[in-house]
This record gives sequence, C-alpha cells and structure tokens, in this order.
Amino acid sequence: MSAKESYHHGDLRQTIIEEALTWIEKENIVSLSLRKIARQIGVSHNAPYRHFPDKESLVVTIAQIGFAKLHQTLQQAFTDSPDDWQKKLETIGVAYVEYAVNNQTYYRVMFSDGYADCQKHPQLKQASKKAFDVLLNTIEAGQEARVFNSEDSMQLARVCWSLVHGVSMLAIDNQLMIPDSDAVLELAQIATTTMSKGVAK
Amino acid sequence: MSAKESYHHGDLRQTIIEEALTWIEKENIVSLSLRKIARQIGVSHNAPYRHFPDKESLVVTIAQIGFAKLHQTLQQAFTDSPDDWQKKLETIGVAYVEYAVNNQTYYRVMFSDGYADCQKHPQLKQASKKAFDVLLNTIEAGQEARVFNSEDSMQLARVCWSLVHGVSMLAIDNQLMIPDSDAVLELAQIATTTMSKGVAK
DNA sequence: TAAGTATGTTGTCACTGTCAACAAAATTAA
DNA sequence: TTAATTTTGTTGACAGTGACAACATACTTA
Repeated sequence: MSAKESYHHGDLRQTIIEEALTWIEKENIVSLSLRKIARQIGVSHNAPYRHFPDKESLVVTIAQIGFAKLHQTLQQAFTDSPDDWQKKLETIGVAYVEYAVNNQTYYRVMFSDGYADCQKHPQLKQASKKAFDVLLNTIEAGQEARVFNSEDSMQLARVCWSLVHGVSMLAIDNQLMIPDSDAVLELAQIATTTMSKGVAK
Repeated sequence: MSAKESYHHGDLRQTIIEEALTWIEKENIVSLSLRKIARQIGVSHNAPYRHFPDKESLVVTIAQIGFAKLHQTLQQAFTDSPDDWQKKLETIGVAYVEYAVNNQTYYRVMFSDGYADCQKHPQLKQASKKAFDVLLNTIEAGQEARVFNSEDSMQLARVCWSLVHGVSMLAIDNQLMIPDSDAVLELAQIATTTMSKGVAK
C-alpha cells in the first residue's frame, strides 16, 4: 500500500511511529518534534495531525505498543520457564530486563515523565497492568504452592516489579557503570536470584 | 539582599530555582519554560540567561542539589541506624525511598531522561556516585563482617540501588496503585527486608 | 570618582505545536 | 457510471519558546 509520488502517502501513521522511534533512539523524547518527523518523511508539517491529534497522543501510542510487547514477552517467559516457581519468577524477571535493554526506546517512552502519563491515559494504565499481572499471577501461584512466603501477594509483586524496573531504568540511563548489555543481564540474574531467595518461604 | 523595586533583583538565581521547582511540582519538566519563570518572577524574558546559560543547565543545577541532599540523607541514615549490618542496609534503603517520596520534584529532575544527563554532565555523575557509595560501603562492610554473602560487592550494591530506585520511581509515577505515601514506606520496608534476607550469608 | 564587571532589558531569529481553510483522492451511494 | 461523502494531505497563520546580540543600569573596586 505504500504509494510513491501520490498525494496520499498510503501508510503515514505507521511511518510516523517508526520515524519517531528512530529519532528518540538517536536523540531523546525532549527534542522529538512532529514537524521534524514530517520533514523527514517528506510530508507537510500538518499531515501528522490527521493521525495523531497532538504530540502527546503519538507518544502515548508508542508507549502502548511497548507495554503490549512487554506483556507478550513476559507471558512467553512464563510459559517457557521450567516448572519450578522460584525459577519461573527469576526467568520472568530476567526476561523483563532483557526486554527493556533490547527495546530501550520503547521502554524510555513507556516510563517517560510528563509525556506518557498512565494516570491521564486509561489505556496505558490498563496495558501496564496487564504486564504486571503476569508477575502477580506467578507470585500468587508460588504462594499457593507454598514455595513463597505469605506476605501480601500484591506487595511482593510490587517489590519484584520495582527491582526489575530499577535495574532496567538505571541500565538504560547508563547509571550503573556497566560495560555492555550482557553484563546487565548478568546483573539481572543476580538481582532476581537474590530476590527469589528473599521471597522464598 | 532582596531589593524591591530596584533594577537588580538581588537574589534572582535562587528565585529562579525555587520557581522552577514549584512549576515542576504542579506541572512537569516538559512544560517548564524559562520565559514563564521570568514572567512569574516579574523579570525580563532573558534575565535568567545571566544565571543559567541555557534551560538544561538550570535543570542540571536542580538535579545536583537533589543528589547532594540525597547523599546527606543516606549518610545520616547510615550513622543513625543500629549497629547491625542487615538493619543498616534496610534503614538506608527505606531512607532512600522516603527521600524520593518527600522530594518528588527533585527526584524526578534527578532522573529525568533527556534533561539531566549524567553522562553529559560529570558533576552530576560525581554527585550521584557519592550517594551510591554510601550503599556500596555498607555492603562491603557487611561482607567483611561476614553478614552478607560474597557476591561481588559492586553487583550487590547495584541490585540494592535498583530496588529502592524502582520503588521510588514507580511510587512517584503513581504506578503502584498505592493509596498514600505511608503505604509506600510500608512497601519500602518489605522490599528492603526481602532484599537483606536475599543478600544475607 | 572613574573604570570595569555583573546583572537586567529590548529586539530579533528560527523553530515549535496547533488551529482553520482548502485540495485531492479514496470510498460509498445513487 | 457518476455524484456525494469521508479520509487524508497542504497551505497559511498565530502565539509561545530557547537563544543570541546589542544595549542599559547598577554594583564593585582601584
């Protein structure tokens, strides 16, 4: 459907999203501009507004895709992981960090302050909760199997989420003084095993 | 020194910082504008540039103050905490989250993506490392006392930092579905005890 | 008290998000 | 087929922004 020199672009919405991702990857969200994207694509400065009512809605759209992909990744990790609740929890945790590191652009957008506000956009909150629930379900199942301690499951899930989110964010922001992304995954492994030991009965 | 109707403001630099903090607290960093601040203070649109070469440098200044305050808080927690390495680690962790929650504006600025870039600003990196070192020293001391396991101390410190940073960030962003800040501190307590159990020998 | 410096002002620029009015193409109805 | 309607892209405009240069005022100090 990607027409060439026609009046209608054919696939502008998707192209805008991709171009935005490319820009954020090289630069950052702050300097992202709808006009620049339009220029880059070779379309008038207002064309994007036919697909996104404002800049925020573009960012929110990207964040939502990111949350959906994260959910899929975690669900996959849950399914593929060995039939041992502690191992399952660790595997999901490492998969989370791996997703964040391999999809830094998405992840930064998903947790960008002042752009993709979950409170302001219920779809985002919902997408985020869906990913979180994979973690929560794992905790609850592990508790029923009497492998994990009997602390409130919601609290434990929050703790686990905080841990992998913290590793992810600090790694992406290059704050951990860590050389490469392989080393980040090593750290994620240590983090999740430490945590699963702490969560164990 | 705060002159009234004089040509020189007298204390403009500090006033700009305070006004910026107020704005970010009510709105966010994205919509922060030097011109709005100048207007608010009642000074010409370019006056701020005498104190901050650009918008970024204002944000970086705020972040640096925030890191210094964090360092002080953690150091205090270290000193005040009971003479037991596990307790010390937990106390510092909770103090970290407490600082973040009570100084949300600073904390958001300190870890704002695309504004206060630690990689780009060595002073920031240094200020951040100083706070981190309180954690690292505690871990190392606990290892020497054979209370903590013998995993690489740097890695363990990263794990602990990630945990409290994750709790802080998610709490500030209201992602944890937690009612009030007291409940956040409860969560922080659970998180740090879980972690110190995992780190124990 | 005169020179030099720090601080604040005015004017200007390019760039941005966003609105309104218009144009072309695709789709649908007749 | 063709006419009406809807979708998508364009042009032009506006106010707000960060930033620069030239200028004005006040403080400092020699």
